[in-house]
Amino acid sequence: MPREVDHAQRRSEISGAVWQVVSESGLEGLTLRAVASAAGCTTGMVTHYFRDKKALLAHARSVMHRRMADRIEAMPVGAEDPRAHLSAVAEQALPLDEERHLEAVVWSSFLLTTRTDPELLREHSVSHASWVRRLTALVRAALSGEPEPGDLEDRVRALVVCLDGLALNAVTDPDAYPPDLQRRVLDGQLDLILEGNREGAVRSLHPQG
Amino acid sequence: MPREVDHAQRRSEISGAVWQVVSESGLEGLTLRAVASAAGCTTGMVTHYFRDKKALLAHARSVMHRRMADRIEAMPVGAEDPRAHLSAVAEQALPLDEERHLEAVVWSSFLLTTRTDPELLREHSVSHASWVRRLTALVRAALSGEPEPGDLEDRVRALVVCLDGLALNAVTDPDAYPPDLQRRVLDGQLDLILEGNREGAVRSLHPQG
DNA sequence: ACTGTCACGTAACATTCGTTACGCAACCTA
DNA sequence: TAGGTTGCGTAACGAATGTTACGTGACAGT
Repeated sequence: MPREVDHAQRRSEISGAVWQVVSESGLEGLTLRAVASAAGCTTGMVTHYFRDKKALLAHARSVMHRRMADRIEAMPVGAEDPRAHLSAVAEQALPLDEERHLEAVVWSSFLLTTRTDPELLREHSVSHASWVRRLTALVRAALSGEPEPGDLEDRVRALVVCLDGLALNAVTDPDAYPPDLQRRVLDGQLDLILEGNREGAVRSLHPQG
Repeated sequence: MPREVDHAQRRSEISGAVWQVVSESGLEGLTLRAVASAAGCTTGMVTHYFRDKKALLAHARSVMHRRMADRIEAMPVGAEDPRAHLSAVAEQALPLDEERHLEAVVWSSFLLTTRTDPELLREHSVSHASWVRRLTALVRAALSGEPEPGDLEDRVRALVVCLDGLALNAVTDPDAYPPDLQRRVLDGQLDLILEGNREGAVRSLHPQG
């Protein structure tokens, strides 16, 4: 076998180029030539590693999901304050730094294409349900010691849509939704959801914690 | 002047076709030929009423914004319960019926294109700020009688992103976010934001109010 | 050195798109 | 009835895109 190359790495590099193009030109500007240009190669190389455009997008999507999942799973679990843990995990879904902002852009771009593709919808559906389940467990843990509210499910949903809404707005208009605003809103939402679990919260005086 | 035709109406009809195409094929499937087909006419007629595709999209967008604004401005104001009024206005941003669902699909589709178009971003930015301001006034009114919390701005933001997140998820996966779930989450979010303003809230027993 | 395989660049291909030009029918005015 | 204007269908055009085919150099096995 002559001239062996690490296929996985090449594919990852090209997927990185996909992200870059989506980030600055949107999904509508995502062409094989643009990807090749961003990757500093030719379209021939792109087609050499991906059968067609659909496969290219699928790989870029899976890389995104893996990255997100890895970051969350890398969180230390258990020992610390349950509320801090919940907050830390939830924060992983927010575009608080450049890396996560890029991910959020890709996420939101792909999310809308999900609507018209039944296969992608199913994939999204189970992933979303899993995310809701994970947050439910964390919220329940953060509530331990208090009687479980009857509308816990709805509270978790409120948290989930809060995160999605924050991410969406931060992606659309980053200047209007800077990281500190995102953090404050999330923190406030957790206060509301946990309803005084953190007694005497003085968020308005120490927004950054 | 021979064969006079109501230009405004024709343009509205064609914009309706744009919505229809976006709804079932997404923005990527929005071609002049698809629009003409959905409108039951030819591409010649479309180009006769719109200089180019950009003008067509701009009109479809403006129709969407006008529809949303009209629905909100048509709300009766004042006499009733401030919280009910806030709830009613906020509900207008949710895809609770077929009409609003269609609007939400178009809204979310156009929203993402905003990111890569500075002109659209400015337009969105002022519109969004206006929306936040309106909700702020309503929340403040619903809070009257209680001391104004120091983090009122953040609470309004939490409401706004909750609405956006609900709409986004309902658009992406309608089955997972049916109207009654949306209503419950919004209602719960209002409870949290107004913090016991509706004393003895028994949402968990009477979710539908 | 010869051969085959892998990596990849080049380029042609058909398709699809937005756009533009052309043509005809309808209808008003004179 | 002749001419001009408007409404709109038809079709051609160039540009861009995804895909495919072909060619070439690099390297391993023999």
